[in-house]
Parts: sequence; C-alpha cells; structure tokens
Amino acid sequence: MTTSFSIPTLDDVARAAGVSTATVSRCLNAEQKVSKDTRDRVMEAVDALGYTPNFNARAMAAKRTYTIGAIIPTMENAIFARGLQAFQETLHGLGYNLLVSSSAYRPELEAEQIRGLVARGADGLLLIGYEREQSVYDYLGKRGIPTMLAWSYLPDRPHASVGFDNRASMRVLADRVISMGHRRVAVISGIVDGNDRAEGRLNGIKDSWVANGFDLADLPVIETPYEIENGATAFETLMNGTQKPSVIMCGNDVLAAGAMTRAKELGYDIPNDVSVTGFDDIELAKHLHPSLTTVHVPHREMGRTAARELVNLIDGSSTTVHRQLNVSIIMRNSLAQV
Amino acid sequence: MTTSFSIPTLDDVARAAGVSTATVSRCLNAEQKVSKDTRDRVMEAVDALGYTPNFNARAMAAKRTYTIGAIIPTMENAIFARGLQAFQETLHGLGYNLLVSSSAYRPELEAEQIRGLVARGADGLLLIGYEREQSVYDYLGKRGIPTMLAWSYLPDRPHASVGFDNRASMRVLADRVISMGHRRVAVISGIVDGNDRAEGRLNGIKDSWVANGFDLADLPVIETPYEIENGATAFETLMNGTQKPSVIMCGNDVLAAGAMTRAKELGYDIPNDVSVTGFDDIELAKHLHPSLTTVHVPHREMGRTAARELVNLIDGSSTTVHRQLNVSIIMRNSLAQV
DNA sequence: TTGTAGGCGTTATCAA
DNA sequence: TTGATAACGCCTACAA
Repeated sequence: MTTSFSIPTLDDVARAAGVSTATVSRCLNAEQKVSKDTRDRVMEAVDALGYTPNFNARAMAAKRTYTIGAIIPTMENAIFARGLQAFQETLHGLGYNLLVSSSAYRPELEAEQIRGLVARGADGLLLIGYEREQSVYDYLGKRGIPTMLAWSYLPDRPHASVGFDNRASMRVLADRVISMGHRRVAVISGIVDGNDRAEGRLNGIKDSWVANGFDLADLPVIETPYEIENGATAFETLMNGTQKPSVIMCGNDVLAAGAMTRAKELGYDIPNDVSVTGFDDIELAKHLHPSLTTVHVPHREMGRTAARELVNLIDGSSTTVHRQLNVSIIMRNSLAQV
Repeated sequence: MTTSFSIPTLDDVARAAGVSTATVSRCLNAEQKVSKDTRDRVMEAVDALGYTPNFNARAMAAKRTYTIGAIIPTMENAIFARGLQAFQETLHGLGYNLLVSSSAYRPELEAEQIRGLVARGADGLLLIGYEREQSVYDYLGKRGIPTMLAWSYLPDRPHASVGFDNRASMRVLADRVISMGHRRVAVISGIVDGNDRAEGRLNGIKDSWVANGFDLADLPVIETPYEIENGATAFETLMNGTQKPSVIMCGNDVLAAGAMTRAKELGYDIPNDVSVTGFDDIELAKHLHPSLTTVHVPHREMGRTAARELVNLIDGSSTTVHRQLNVSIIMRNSLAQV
C-alpha cells in the first residue's frame, strides 16, 4: 500500500469520492447545487483526508478572499483593542476574516502594510483617521479597494467613515473644565503631526480657550507620543513651569494615567492640587485613583458599525457612508471645581 | 490611446520593459541574476506601472510565503502586546511578515485559526503555551509546519519552545511572601483549564504552601478570567471570606490591578491591611499605587528569541530547541512584611 | 544573462 | 446535477 503523506488537494478528494474537482468545489462553496447523495460522499472524503482548501489558490481563482485588512497605529495600549475586537467579531459573523497590522504611528510603514494587505487580496480595508498621503488614496482608488476610515467622523471626505468629532468632543470637555472655574489650563497632547485625532482634540481645547476669551499664549501645550511614561514626564515639566496649572487636560487616558502617577510620586493631591482629564475612557480609567474624568468613546459600537458598513461597501449594497457616533463626558473624581 | 486601468501584472511589466516575465521575476526576487542594465529598465517599468506582486500567485508558485502566523489568547490587555511587538520587529528584520489572530482563550477557535493560517501558507507558527488537543499537533506535524511555543519553557515537549517556568517562578515569589511572615494567603488565579501558564502559576503557589508545611485546605483560591473587573470582584469575595487574608497573590498583573482598585474602594490600605502581588510586570505595574510587587517576565527578549529560533527552524538551520529565559521578582510597595 | 513553458490548487464557464 | 477545461499571476527548471 502506497499511501501519500503529502497535503491533500481538491484532486485527491475528487478521486477519493469518485467525482470531478468541480463537484467537490461546489460541495464546499455552493452545496445546494449538489445532490445530497454525492455531497455526503464528498464530505466523507474531505474528512477522511483531512482536506483544507488552499487559501491562495482559492483567492486566485475566485478573486475574492473574504478577508478584511485593518491597520492600527499601535497594539501596545488598549486604545484600539476593544474597537478592533468588536470589529473582528462582527466581521466573523458576516463570514469575513480579519488581518491586523500595526504601523507604529509611522506613515511609511502604514503605506507598506496597505500594499501588503492589498497584495494579499484583502476585499476591504479599515484605516484609522484620514491624515495620510494622497498617493495612498490614489493607490486604493485605482485598485478599487473599499476602505473605511474609523475613529473620526469625516462627512466631507470621499471615503466612508465611522467615528466621532474629536475636536467638538474635546471642546465640550474643555468648556466644562473652564466653566468649573479653571483659568490655568495646561495640555498634554499626542503628537499632532500626521494624527488628525490628536490634532482635533488639541484644537477642541484651543477652540474653547479662545471662545472663552483667553489667549493661546497662556495655554501651555506639550506634545508627546501616547505612552504612559511620557504622560508622567510631561506632567512634571508642566508643574515646574512658571505658572502651575490648576488642571491638566490630556490627549488620551494613557497620558492621563502617566500624569496621575507622577503627580502621586511628587506628592500632589489630585484633584485638590491639580485636576487631570483624559480621553477615550479605556477600561483602566475608572480603576485609576482617583477615577479619571474623561470622554467616553463607544469603541465597541464603532467597531461593529465599521464592520457592517465596510461589508456593505464590498457587497455593493451601499455606497460611501459617514456614521457619526455620540461621545459623552464621564465625570469622575480627577476633575474638581476650582 | 487606449490605456488599461486594470491592475498591472508581471506580464504588463515584462511587455513594458521589453523582456520576459522570467526576467522581471528575477529582478524582484534574485536581482543578482540579472544584468544591471536590464534590471534598471525593468524597475523603471515597475515604478511606472505601480506594480505590486500578487501575493497569492507568488505563494502558489513558490510554495513559500515568508509569513509567520501567531495566535495569542487575547489582544485586549497588555500581556502579550510587548512580546508580540518584539516578535514582529525581529521577524521584519529577517524578511518575514507576521499575521496575528486572537483566540479569546477558546481552544476550538484557536484550532480554526491555525487551519486558517496554514491554509494561507504560513511558513511557521507561534503559539502560546502547550495545552491543546493532540489532533492539532498531529495536523501541524502532518503538514510539516514549524511551530514555536512561547510563554512556557517546555524541555520535555517535542516542539520548540521559548519561555520560562511559570510554576517555579511563581513558587519563588510565594516562598518570598511566606518568608515575610504571611500565613493567611489567598489566590486569584486565571482559569486553569486549558491554560498551562495559569495552571503552572497556581501550582507554584501550592508547591510553596505545602513545602512550608501548610494545608491546601487553608489556601483559598478563586479562578477567574484575566480581566481587571474580575480581579476586583474576586478581591471582594476573598475579603468577605471567613478569614481575611493578609496577602492576595494574583495570577497576573491585570487581576492584581483589579484587586487593588476594589481594595481602595472598600477602604483597605495596601499593603498595610492586605498585600497584593502580580505576575508579568506589565507597564502598568509600576504605575499603580502602591506600585505592584510582581514577577518580571522578559517579554521583549522572549519575542526576539522566538522569532529568531522559529526562522531557524524554517530555514532548517536548526532543529527543535528549548530556550529558557530568566524571570525575576520585582519588589515594589504592594507587598509588606507581616 | 535571458527566454520558454509547465505547474501551483482553485473557481467558474460552458456543455452535456 | 455533473464534468471538462480555461483562467488566475507567478516562479522555476530547463534550454538557448
């Protein structure tokens, strides 16, 4: 008996079941087009041989992969984790797989990964925010790759988007902060260059500051990458400035967590000595001490919506849409009246 | 002029450059086998057309994808993030790409994703721990897929592994805890079933407990999924038990963070009322208040080593190896003498 | 150094 | 309901 131990192919299954490869293929993809009788026989052979379709061959022949690519700036902190999880779950329910890469906030890496995902035959793409070279959009357009932009609401853009207005959201929080009597405000922002979310958030604070009649020259801002340690460093820098702030507004919860840690180390009482605010409402926010006042983003809803709308786009059952999600201010204990 | 806007193929490039497809292919893959002259001409055509090789076609023809698949239990918390990041960076440097999926700690999902990754032509796989159905290993073996098991050191297993001895490591911490006078110890463990790391850690504590002459009946253990909220709940349950523990040892830092949060909410002072320990030393650990005593795992080194050894396995330049990494106890402020 | 041609494992079209 | 057969886009002996 000469048994082959090589990986079984469609051909092997067909031979084992005594049918043509076409029939086996039908059993796997459109089972209603095959008589129950032969289908049973085929499936038996499939099981017996432990056959798994070759994805690459399938992709080539079908010109369809049922996979979506997603490129997020980082996996290192929790910002995108929840939303992506929901995205992936919803996709799974719709019969799609998800491929994830992270760009480390580097545009050229993102571009490379976009090409890679497209080369792999991704049926659609999920990208974060909109700020990237036009050539990237040209590439996507030329290839006809349905693309969904998330974490930002972009009604004026030609690409589908689902998210919220970072600028307006942060402005609401800033208005609130100022209405509570704070006049010495300082900001720890994410790096604005190349990051429209960070830029929007910072501008939201500036909008409020100016609208309330203050001078931008009196609004200290530190820009630093979204890392907990950087929040700590920035906090110390700001508190050593010429005029101690009464509140420090942070571009996200990670920076805020770092700021609060350093505050404690330096003996500052939050919120009595200085208030701190965040953005995102990651799980950690309510577990910090004191709990963090922040802007709640509906990450899971965003992920679900992105998945559904992107699949609609791919199906052709809908055209470019823009879905705006509501955020809300979560008042906890890190922000106090002045 | 009739310009085609379809996606360019090797054929298009060949025609544009006035060479055969074989030559173009060589330019892209083994450029030393082509004269500089024609190579320049070819590359020019590549750029002009914006050509990107079709990954699936390439994979079929070459039977090689230069991609590694990794399946981790979860992306939701930071446990695997750092190690995976290092894994990916090292891989990139070696000319490989990484595909990540998460199994949500569900074995059947993991099995499905393994098949998916293999079907996609992954040259090798990274899996976490060893506890999974034999059929999975059979499948991998039959297909001849080089596989690296990480987060555990498994010298007795037939698969390559890189990691540390979870059981022995946790035992060292437990010995330390007991030597500091603690006699009322309680444990918040991860779910042990199907998770050899969690099981090892729990057993490490039990080893120490028994070796020190105590009775396992006096060691309260709560098993709960690795989520911050679960750590909080478990803490409260334990503190409401018949005998309040003087120390709560947690299966990882996430559970510990939750426990500490609830402690604060309930008015317990850590470490004076009760000590808390963790495992992993995630970034957050030193930012908690008080800072968390825990077991430091060299995540980045683990990721780098896993990448290098896995690629060696694929190249055939090495055979199954087992690499043990050293962990260390990080004494911070959440653990006090009794 | 370059070109020719066969094959990789599917799906899909067209007949039967 | 089923079976031939032609793509799909690339790599790689083998020849020239």
